[in-house]
Amino acid sequence: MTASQSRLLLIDGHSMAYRAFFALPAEKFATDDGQVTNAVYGFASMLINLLKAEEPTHVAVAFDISRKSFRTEEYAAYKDGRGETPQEFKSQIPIIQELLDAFGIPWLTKENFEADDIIATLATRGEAAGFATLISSGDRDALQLVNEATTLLYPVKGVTELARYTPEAVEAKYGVTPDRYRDLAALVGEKADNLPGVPGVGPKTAAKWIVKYGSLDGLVAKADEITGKAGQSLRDNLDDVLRNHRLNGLVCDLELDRTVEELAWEGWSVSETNRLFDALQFRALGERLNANLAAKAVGAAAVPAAEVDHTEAAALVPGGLAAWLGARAGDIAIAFSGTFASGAGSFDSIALAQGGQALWFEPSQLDAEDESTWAAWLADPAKSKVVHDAKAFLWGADAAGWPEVQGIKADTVIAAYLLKPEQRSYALGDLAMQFLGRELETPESPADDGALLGLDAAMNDGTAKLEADCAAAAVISDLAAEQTARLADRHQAHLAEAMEYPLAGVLARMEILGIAADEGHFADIESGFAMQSKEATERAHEIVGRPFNVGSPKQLQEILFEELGMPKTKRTKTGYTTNAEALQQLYVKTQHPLLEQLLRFRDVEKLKQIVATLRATIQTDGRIHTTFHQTVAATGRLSSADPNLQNIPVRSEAGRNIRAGFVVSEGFESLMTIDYSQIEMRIMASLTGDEGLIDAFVSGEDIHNAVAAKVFAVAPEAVTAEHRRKIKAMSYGLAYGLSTYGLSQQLGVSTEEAQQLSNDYFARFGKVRDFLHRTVEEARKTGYTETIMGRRRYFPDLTSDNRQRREMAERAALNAPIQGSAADIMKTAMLGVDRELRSSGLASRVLLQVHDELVCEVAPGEANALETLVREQMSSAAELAVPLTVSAGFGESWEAAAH
DNA sequence: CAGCCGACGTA
DNA sequence: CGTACGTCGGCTGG
Repeated sequence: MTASQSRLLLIDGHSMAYRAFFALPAEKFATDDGQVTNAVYGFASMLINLLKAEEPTHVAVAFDISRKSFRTEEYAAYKDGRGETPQEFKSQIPIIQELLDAFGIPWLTKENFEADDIIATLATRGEAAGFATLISSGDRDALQLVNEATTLLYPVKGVTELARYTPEAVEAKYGVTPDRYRDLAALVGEKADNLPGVPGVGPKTAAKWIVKYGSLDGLVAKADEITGKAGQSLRDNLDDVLRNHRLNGLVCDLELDRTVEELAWEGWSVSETNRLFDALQFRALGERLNANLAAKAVGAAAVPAAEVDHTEAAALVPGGLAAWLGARAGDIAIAFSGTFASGAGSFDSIALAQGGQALWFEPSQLDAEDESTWAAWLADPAKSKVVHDAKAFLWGADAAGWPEVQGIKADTVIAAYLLKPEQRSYALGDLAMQFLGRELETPESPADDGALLGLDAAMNDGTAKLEADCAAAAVISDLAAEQTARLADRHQAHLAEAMEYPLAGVLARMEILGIAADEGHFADIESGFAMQSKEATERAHEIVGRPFNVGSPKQLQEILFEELGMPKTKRTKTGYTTNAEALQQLYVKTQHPLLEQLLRFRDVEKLKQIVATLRATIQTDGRIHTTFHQTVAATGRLSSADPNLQNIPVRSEAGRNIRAGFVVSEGFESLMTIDYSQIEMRIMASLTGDEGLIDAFVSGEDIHNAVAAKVFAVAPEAVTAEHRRKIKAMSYGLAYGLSTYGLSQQLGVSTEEAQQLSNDYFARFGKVRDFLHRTVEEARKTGYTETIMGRRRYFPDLTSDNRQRREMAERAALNAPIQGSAADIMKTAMLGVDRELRSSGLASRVLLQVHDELVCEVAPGEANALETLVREQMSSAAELAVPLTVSAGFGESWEAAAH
């Protein structure tokens, strides 16, 4: 090859993309909206490598159009036996073609032919025109094209490791020259193409024959002379061999849209690749493209590779904080380390960063001057701060005795949640990779190395910590900028800035406050539950005649279904269910006294556990400090953990007694609970615009009664309790995607009756059904649903081939805007309550949120004012077509405040 | 000791 | 074969 020789690169698009698809994990490569991009990424990665390493002057990529070709016409079973091509792969092909357009690389298809035929044609023409040709394909048929001018790059592992097949390499590997590879393949067969070869003849035998007889023709002519089993097998399968040979020959003279000369590669478009990589959320690739192929950039000047890790990290010189902060306007990113939990925390270190410069310090070491500078800066709302996990920072700030922090302009955890609400973890390193394509180094732990080095190691650790913290702060700064832009693109800036970021401050204060617990009460009821549990256990042991673990579903199954021979219940993964519903049904059937004891045990044991857990979480201040997770529930709801105070029992008498242990604290006169009435149904009425349902709410009567009257066409006062019960179940089930079957199970009626109820319901409230259908259809088209405040949730499974997954996604999709809008409304109300409480100077405070309920602590003499204020904020949190009705109650405990 | 499963509490 | 969560004990496999 001379320097001036033209080099032609030909790629089998399908085959290389398919390799990439299986080489890279699909779950790690998806955009916010659920488009899987692993094949695109792998393909692009391979392409950049090839362009860089081989420096082709001419490039083309060939694609199959479908599985049909002249080969399937001759042999219908050609390529049969391959599994269905996954939808997740198919959807990436058009994107790869867009990518090629952006790269300025022509791609070709040909009706009725395969990509390999296009490649064969171009390779042949290229050779004639004096090109040095490289073929990149994962299809072995391409081996027949190898010659002095044409080399095959065949993937060994993934798509980046390629073996180079020159004529010598082909011969070394297969024992025949490339021009005889077809003959060899015809004898051996090709499983991937469903072309069976000669049984008992492998590549070794086939190669031996071909070498001996010169070619397949030569071999066939002398077929009678071949001795042994293999020879007989060849004669028996000669037709297959000849068919294989016809099919595996590549077509070298197709009519194509382009000549080889027209495949000249001018370079990649900076603007187009930027746009595409942006849409695909590939950050690292753009930089790689810049770094590797800057000379071939077309259009705008290539942006230099992003300056990564060039942050100047410096330790604070005592007294220097004011100067550092004073020299900077605009957002300052804060990274912090320490220990944070349950509304409290302590800082080990803090790093501040802006514009490539970072400052590091240990808060405990600040001198008086810096301490006061720091406090003033934190309290100044005009000083913009950007953090990763604002709540933890606020806990620590409170515990450190710093003034209330103002001016938190962004939280990178919350932003990531709004952009990708399904994601499980929002660790900074992961976000850096996802949003910036950047590695965030973590300091090496002393255990990794240097543990034996003593003082030096300690010093190095100190430096490493400083650098890691500063790097983290720099990442937070860049991350926030990137996320802010993406949120703006989605019109979610308001959702983030006016709702979620400030809500973090409200939640932090609720967590810091906690709720007072009556330890004595908890202790009393726990021992009461423990006694009953013990009793039920003993009775159960007596009945069975031996001790066993009543709490073990596994042992229970053995006793119930094997020893006692009771009828089998619904299957679980590991056997048969012993849940309360099943035990109840078994009791109805068998009247066995054991079942009573089991049910009682379960009931009382659960309550005992709940109380024991609560007791264990009471802090030294006599209060329980839950953590409200703001970035967990995909619908936009909060969740509560450590302990979960959103699932404290309320339905049973004994359960409610637990609520009596959450009490008003000293200096306050009572607790107030205040909740929305049927908020989700009201949202449904409003979103659907169903006049019937809206009327029912506007009338102000009991809603289930009013709906029942319309469905059953009777006067409201003629609605029976049974009518009301059924309607209530149906109304609530609607927002969850309840099926007819599910409704019948729930109500204990036949599916026919459930179907009839459903028909009657929708005959009266037709717009509700229309809305639910429309929501799912819209989500199928756009890929996501939206709440009234613009919160999105993506549903990639809506187009899944798997029915169960698809239907599950459909139910979640119709529920998301309803549950999520309710969450939006409650969050709006909480912000309003917080704002008004401050401005009015009331001392009462919000302690808990339970989705549609707030629990507040009432300062002396503020009951009326507080109720009015909270009612006003809650009922005006959204403008719906129906009133947002709120009801409130007061009492010494959470239980007593019920209403 | 980590992680899964069944069970069950809430809206 | 109804959405969204968190937590427990039992059990399994390392």
